[in-house]
Amino acid sequence: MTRTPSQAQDSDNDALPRQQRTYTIGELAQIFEVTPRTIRFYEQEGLLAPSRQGQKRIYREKDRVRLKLTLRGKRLGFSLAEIREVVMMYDAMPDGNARQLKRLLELLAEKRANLERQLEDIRLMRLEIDDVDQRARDVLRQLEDTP
Amino acid sequence: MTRTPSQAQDSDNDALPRQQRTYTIGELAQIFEVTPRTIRFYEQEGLLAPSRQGQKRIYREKDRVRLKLTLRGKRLGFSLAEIREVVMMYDAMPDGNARQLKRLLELLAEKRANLERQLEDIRLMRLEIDDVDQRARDVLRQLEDTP
DNA sequence: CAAGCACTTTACGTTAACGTAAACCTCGTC
DNA sequence: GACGAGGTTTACGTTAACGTAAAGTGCTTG
Repeated sequence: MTRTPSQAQDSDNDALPRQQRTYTIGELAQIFEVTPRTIRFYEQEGLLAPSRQGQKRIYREKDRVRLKLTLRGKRLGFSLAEIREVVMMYDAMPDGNARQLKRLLELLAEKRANLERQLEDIRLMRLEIDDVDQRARDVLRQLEDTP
Repeated sequence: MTRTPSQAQDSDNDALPRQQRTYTIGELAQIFEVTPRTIRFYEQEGLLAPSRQGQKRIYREKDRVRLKLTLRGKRLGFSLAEIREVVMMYDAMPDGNARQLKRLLELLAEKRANLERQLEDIRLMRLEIDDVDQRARDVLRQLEDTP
């Protein structure tokens, strides 16, 4: 894996500043611990649009960020359709008409409300977990104290 | 819908203290805005175990709480399998052996870690939403200022 | 007693989000 | 020039979480 300076072409990719770096599908997959299949699927669903070099997909910084946001959305239980909706409107923003923009604002408010409810859900679930945890420890101590 | 006192049997259910109240499947479904099918499915998956009266399901306070917790878990993106795992261990707690209890504690720690990551995800997603929101408002103002 | 609810079981259908397998390119390397 | 490591497309398979439809049960109400 040692590198001779004459090897050139377009390697040394990971030494480049982030904005110029590119990734193969396998690299991205490793980084985010998903399979290439997943990444291709997201493209098919309109969440990613990498450029090509021949028939190979080339991912740039923008694509990496998109993937990151997508996976974050997934961890929060959003469907790919929901995620796409926001992402696409975001992209359409610069030249969006007023109606589109207002729709986007509505969408954002929706998502925000959703997140707030999740926060509350997390708060409550934490309390319950702490409670169960405490009771489990009690029982366990009981068991170990009286053999 | 007026009620004669002689109607009796076991009606007036909703006037009872919570701990004694019972629910039909339809009532529970209304309360939580899910379909009866969903509730039956959760039972089939081992998340609920209502008693019967003839062949009709009778839900008690305990079942209602379970359903509530289940739905909360769902909103947070947990699978029914994950939820069941915790719920069943919780039930097995009183007479659980040490190994089981320790396993339960592990499970709880896992869930907690999961929640923490979700909290962070929510925090980040909020920031992004706020950002997009701001930019959308800017563009919109631009549009309305220059007709 | 017929009609209408609300419940029941059984069973097949559906959708989202990938997994898996086959068959094919295209490099750099031995 | 064979080959192995990655990439590609195409297509069928799988799982979770219900939806939907059919056919039957049981009460109470006009």
